[in-house]
Amino acid sequence: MSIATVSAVINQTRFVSADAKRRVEDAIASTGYRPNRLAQSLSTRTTKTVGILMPTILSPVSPALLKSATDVLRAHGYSVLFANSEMRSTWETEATELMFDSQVAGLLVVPAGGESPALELFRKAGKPVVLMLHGLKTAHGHDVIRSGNFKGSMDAVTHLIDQGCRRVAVLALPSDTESEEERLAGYRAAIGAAGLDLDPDLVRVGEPSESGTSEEHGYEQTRRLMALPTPPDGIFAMNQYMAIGSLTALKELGVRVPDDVALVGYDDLIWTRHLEPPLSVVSQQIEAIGRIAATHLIHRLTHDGEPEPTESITVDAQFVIRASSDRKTTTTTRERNPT
Amino acid sequence: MSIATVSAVINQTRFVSADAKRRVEDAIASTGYRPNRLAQSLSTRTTKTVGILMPTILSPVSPALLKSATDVLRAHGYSVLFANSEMRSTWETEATELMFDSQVAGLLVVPAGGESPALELFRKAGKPVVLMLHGLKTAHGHDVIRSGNFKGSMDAVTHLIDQGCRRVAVLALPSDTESEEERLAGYRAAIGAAGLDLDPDLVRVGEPSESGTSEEHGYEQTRRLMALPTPPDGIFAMNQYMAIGSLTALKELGVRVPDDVALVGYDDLIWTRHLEPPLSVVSQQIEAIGRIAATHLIHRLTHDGEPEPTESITVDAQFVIRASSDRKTTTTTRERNPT
DNA sequence: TTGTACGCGTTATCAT
DNA sequence: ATGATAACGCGTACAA
Repeated sequence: MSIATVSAVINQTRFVSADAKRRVEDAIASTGYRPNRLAQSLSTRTTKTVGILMPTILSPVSPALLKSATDVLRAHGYSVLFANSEMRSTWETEATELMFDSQVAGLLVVPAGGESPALELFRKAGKPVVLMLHGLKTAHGHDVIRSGNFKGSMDAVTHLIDQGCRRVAVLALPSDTESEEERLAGYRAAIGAAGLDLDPDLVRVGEPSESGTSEEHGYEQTRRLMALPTPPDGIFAMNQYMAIGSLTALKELGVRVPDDVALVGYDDLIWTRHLEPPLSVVSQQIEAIGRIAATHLIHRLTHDGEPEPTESITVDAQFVIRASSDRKTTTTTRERNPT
Repeated sequence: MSIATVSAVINQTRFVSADAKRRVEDAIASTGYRPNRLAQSLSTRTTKTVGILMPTILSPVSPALLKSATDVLRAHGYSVLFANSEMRSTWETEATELMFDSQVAGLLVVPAGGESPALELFRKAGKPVVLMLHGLKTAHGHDVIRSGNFKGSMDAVTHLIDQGCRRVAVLALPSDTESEEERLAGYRAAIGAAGLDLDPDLVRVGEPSESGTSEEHGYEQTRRLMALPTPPDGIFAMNQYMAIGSLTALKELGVRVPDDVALVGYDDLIWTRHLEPPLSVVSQQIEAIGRIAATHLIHRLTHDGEPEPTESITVDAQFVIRASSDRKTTTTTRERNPT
């Protein structure tokens, strides 16, 4: 039983006599032999490993994204090299390079916002990269599975207007990602479509200088909004922490929600139903995005030679109405478990 | 400039003339050459990669654990191969084997509960494995960074008793991990230490047969508890979802919290402060556990030859008092941001 | 100071 | 049907 025979019986790459096969299998069993994946990869010049890179795992959507993507990848026999860049471009670059040098077959990335020069390595090497949640302003040429930010945001604000709101404020965070801009654009579009005035005072984008958490930002800005000569009658918070801060402020001020001010947040986290009142939200379909991204990457991986054009898929967000913005029905009868 | 020279200038493994050095660097720059980590590892017989294995990333503590561990690892130049087993022992075994075959230097694992035979591979190979959150009932011989379940649980129940509770119920989930048992033991110890009766009716461990979410289980069991001839005046929920379900049930029943029934949950998630009333919790120090586990693994990795005995470190949980169990002070003045 | 050549554990191409 | 043997891309001992 030579090396070649052993390789043959393991990979069933050619016919092996029943006798030899048995002897090899016995040897494997008694030795506890296990093939070295590194050597396999070096020899075959391919790995069954893909990299997943995120700007932060401590965001409410990251775990779901990671889970759905890894589940698909595992089902197809891929391992995943994981890294979180903590929003630092330096670390993002290092991680990208490290993954490239580790010969990952492809990459799944949630762009942090700025540039991502290291992705060029993959482009030049012809290795597929799939962007998740939003694309990059600069570097194109990669597939991207987006979240429907514009439409989701527009739906939310339109809903507020339908509820009778005439002065809808928006709480945003400074960010250089496409997502924030798209959400703001959706807000403006809804205001415009309804023929309402776009009051700059009602657009509260956090200054990068004012440090503090999203929650504090939502809290602080809401207090300022309510101190306006003509305060808003609707608030759209572009992430859930700002929504919480906003809600806290509104309660402290004795403002009734949704009657005086209707409130809508972003991302349907488990606990949004348990706030008082339960929060209406734009619900991003995170699991779908992760699943589609991974599936897409695998498709690119398995159909290598064929140079299909890069695709941009948008997964629509769903608007979930709860008590915080619903002025028509009573507070008690509402859906308990949206899906 | 031979292969050896190139290797020398890259790894600074021996002296290279300024001239040769420049020529090599120029070549690298113009070629865009990047060392193949697989080949490096194959040659050196060592990798700077460790595996992280979890039963599920969609638990409230997993992201923090993953983040703190990866941060430490990255800081020390390690890559991480990630896998989540979804609680399935088959997948857990496969993932463990895959990581072993990928020549990871060591492993960070949150045991799923049952056996973990694949860890034997690491033992035999002399590769370090550090268990997180809890150990395995069977296979010993690995370091484990535990969470102080017994003490955390005992503190919580003792607190409830201090608040005047005489019939403290406990909501638990069936699980074959050490953690659940330790928490139950802590509950019993507190009851015993206070000289109170241990009423079996007050211990509600979910049957594996009754499927449904933790939240539903907490809801359902709380309704049954309150229907008892002499209902409890305190409830300790061993995870946060059960606590939410319990709270929902209590509110529906018109039970005052904490006056009629004091409630304590587990794990200090971001939103526990925003429930009404804010929830008292046993706060596991997840970040510390992840950080310590990673640091410990790296220590084992770098001090290879020295066969130190396996260690078992326990990180105490902190008890955070909020309105849901605090009968002494008013509801308004309480800490807003524990750390 | 630098180049040659062998080995790491596989796969794959030849022969046999 | 199976056994040598050359890659794969690197580190490194040894020679020059």
